[in-house]
Amino acid sequence: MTIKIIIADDHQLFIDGIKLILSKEIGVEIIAEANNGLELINLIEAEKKPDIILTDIRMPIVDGISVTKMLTKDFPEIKVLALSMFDQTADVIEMLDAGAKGYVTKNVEKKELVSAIHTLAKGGYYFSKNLPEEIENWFKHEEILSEDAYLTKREIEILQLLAKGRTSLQMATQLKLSKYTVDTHRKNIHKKLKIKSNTGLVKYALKNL
Amino acid sequence: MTIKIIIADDHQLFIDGIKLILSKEIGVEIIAEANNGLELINLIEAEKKPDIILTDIRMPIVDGISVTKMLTKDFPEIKVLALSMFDQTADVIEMLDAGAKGYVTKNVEKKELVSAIHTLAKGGYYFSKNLPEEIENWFKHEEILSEDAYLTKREIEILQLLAKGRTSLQMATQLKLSKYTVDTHRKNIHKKLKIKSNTGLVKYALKNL
DNA sequence: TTACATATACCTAATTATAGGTATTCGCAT
DNA sequence: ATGCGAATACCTATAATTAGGTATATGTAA
Repeated sequence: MTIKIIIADDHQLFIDGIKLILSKEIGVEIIAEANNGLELINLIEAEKKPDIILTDIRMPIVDGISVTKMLTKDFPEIKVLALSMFDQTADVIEMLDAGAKGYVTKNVEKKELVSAIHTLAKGGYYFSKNLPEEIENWFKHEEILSEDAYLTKREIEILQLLAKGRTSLQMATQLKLSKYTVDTHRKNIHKKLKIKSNTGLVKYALKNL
Repeated sequence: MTIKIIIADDHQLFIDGIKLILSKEIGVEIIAEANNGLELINLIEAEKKPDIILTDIRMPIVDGISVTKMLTKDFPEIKVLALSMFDQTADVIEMLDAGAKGYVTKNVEKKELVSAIHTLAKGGYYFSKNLPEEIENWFKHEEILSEDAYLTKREIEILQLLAKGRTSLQMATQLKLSKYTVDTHRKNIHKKLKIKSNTGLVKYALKNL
């Protein structure tokens, strides 16, 4: 079956380039295009349901991140493949958090783009080579989280206070708990995240909470 | 003297709004406008030197952050006032790091906008009320740095290892120093940065090294 | 050359974190 | 109702950090 695609980018030139690249490819079909996030939302709501959305991260009116958040909430069956410039690591991570299933840089070659599209269509993730370290870490972290390591409310609370520099005793006082209890939570966090030191926990908290 | 301003935003509607707001204000003059970062750069290089640039953070082609970095390097006398949506804390911090002298949210009222412009023109900083905590921290930190606190090579080395989770003893072994020496360096870092806890040092290191 | 910053090293004491246990209560779901 | 996760609490022991000192050698700038 043909994979239906919608492209969204505020540079028409780029859309045209992608269309040219994919026009000769069998098995994929571009069913619509949008020049900003709002147009993209309108397209989807107008029953133009694609299998995959290829979208720029930074777009006028509504950006790619906001659109992705909305789509993964309302239409989780549609996969989002983010397009990014080189130096937008922070944005890419936001896109991943928003629910994007992969990203490719804008200077992507035909072979890689087609490969990414097919991977996503099959339910997989795809990321451009030469991942910045931060994105690798994001991915590893997601794996850990999805496996077995998610923290309870109390544990998250403790971790947040920890990252603010509170000692066990201070946390205990603030939360009206025994220091022993706080320490138990800390030990459980250590086990779940496989992080042994306070230092590591602070870094984890800053990245993930 | 009249304060010369250039506005940059990819939403013409917003530019028009600001122009309307400032048109009746004496002492300020909008000398040009741009719809993206590239246009803004071209304007400046075409000798259209403003006192203040009012710019959106997210713009097509070249974003506000990149423009600000360039400007603070080549034209440090031009002050950048960033415009942000509500939920772009990360972007705002990037703008501040890039050299912006203040920011206001896009729903700013006339009185506040004019106040911000005058403050920047006089060489000050201006930040919208209801600052997210992170931005307050950024600001406090900049004050500390600009005052007196800079670290020696050895101290930076120690701080970096600390942020990697090394204990004093491990650092001592690695650097072929006595644990006592490492602890002395740590104490000096504490004093210089006015940070007492390991937790705080890790956060400092992640932000600044 | 005198003064100052840097880097080094040592001592002691108090506080905090790490790590190994065990155990009880509560609420929710099978 | 039984079992299980979550939250609570306690005990012990070791490791690490924090904080207060003092002190020496070295190179550099006033």
